[in-house]
Amino acid sequence: MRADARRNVEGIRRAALDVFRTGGLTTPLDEVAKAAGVSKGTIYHRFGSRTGLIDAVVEELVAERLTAIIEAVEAVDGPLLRFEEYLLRTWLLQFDEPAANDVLMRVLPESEPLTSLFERSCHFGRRLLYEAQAAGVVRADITPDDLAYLILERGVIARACDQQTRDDYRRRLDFVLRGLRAVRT
Amino acid sequence: MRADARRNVEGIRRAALDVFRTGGLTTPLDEVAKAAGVSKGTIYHRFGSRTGLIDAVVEELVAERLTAIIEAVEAVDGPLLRFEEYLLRTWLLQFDEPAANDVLMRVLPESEPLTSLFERSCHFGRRLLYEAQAAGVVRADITPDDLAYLILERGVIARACDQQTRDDYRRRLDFVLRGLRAVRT
DNA sequence: TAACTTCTTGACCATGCCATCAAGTAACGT
DNA sequence: ACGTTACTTGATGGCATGGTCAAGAAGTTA
Repeated sequence: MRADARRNVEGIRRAALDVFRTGGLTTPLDEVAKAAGVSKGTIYHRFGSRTGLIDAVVEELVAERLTAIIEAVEAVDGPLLRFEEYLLRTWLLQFDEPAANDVLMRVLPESEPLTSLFERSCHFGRRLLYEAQAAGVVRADITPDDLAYLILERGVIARACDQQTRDDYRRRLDFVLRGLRAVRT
Repeated sequence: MRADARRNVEGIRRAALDVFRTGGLTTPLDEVAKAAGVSKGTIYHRFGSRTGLIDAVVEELVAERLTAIIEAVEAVDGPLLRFEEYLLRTWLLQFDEPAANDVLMRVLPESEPLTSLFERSCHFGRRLLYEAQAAGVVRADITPDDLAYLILERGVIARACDQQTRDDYRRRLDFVLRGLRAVRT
């Protein structure tokens, strides 16, 4: 690999991290190209396809955030609070970071790195759901599929309703959480 | 107006009702044209613009459904059930009819007929919210804006998550409704 | 420095949509 | 039956995007 090629690959990676971070994984590649100071053709030549580029950066782009959530949530006491903290932090991440949202929404179902990241978060959440249900603190009729949908739904909303303030978005999350709790007997 | 023109206007209206009903108000006009057996140019000539066509059919397309909800809900007993029935029926309508969903999502904020329809449903819901809050049966911190968002959110979801079955969609609505109820003291 | 290979470029094609308009067609009145 | 006028057509331009490739630029090596 020639020196300029190596330089460009690195530049494109960095530009992609930057652009995808703020705009999500579906940002036009021309913007990445512009940010990297190369032409769109170079990106295709180096990474094969849009997916190729995403695969090359998504881990670095998102893994940290998901890990941070898992760690923070592990430290919370009590199955209900833990489950709710997981959802809350995930939902806020979806609002704050379009790229992470794209991962959680499975925007590219074919991509292996994306799937892997998604599964990591999903399995963790599923465990928390089971534990909370076993403790009788959340509704027993919530399925793992429902959990996935709760996250997918929020992703769709975060994407589409982007004029709402973070505070309003946050406040409304409480309504949803409240609806998942077990009914008092 | 010549006979063929009159015939075409009627044909286009009917085709639009048909096509918009199943595909929503953002369906490409070519499909309406094809269904009406005319060319796209004719639609523009007769209705001026896409919005013009929508304005000409949206009342007939959607008003009936919204009215049906209002009437059915008026007959329900109790402020909580009434409020929940309104949301439930509205949410299901959003799932079942893309065109009604487009109205409730304010897809064309400029269109007067659309706005009028939207307001009709919205005011009714707001009244139910007030009554339910006055009776202490739903959370007091829900604002009229929140109500609008609850509907907008569902619209976005109905659009984007179209592979889920109606039954699953319906079942998940219960979670949301539950979260809106007043906390028992 | 000159030949050779790698690399980059940006014009290009394709898709899908909205919207327009000159030119052709068909209804209507006499 | 014919001229007039209303009407329709579909080819056309515009825009935004994904993706490709021949030709030219630039680095590498002897």
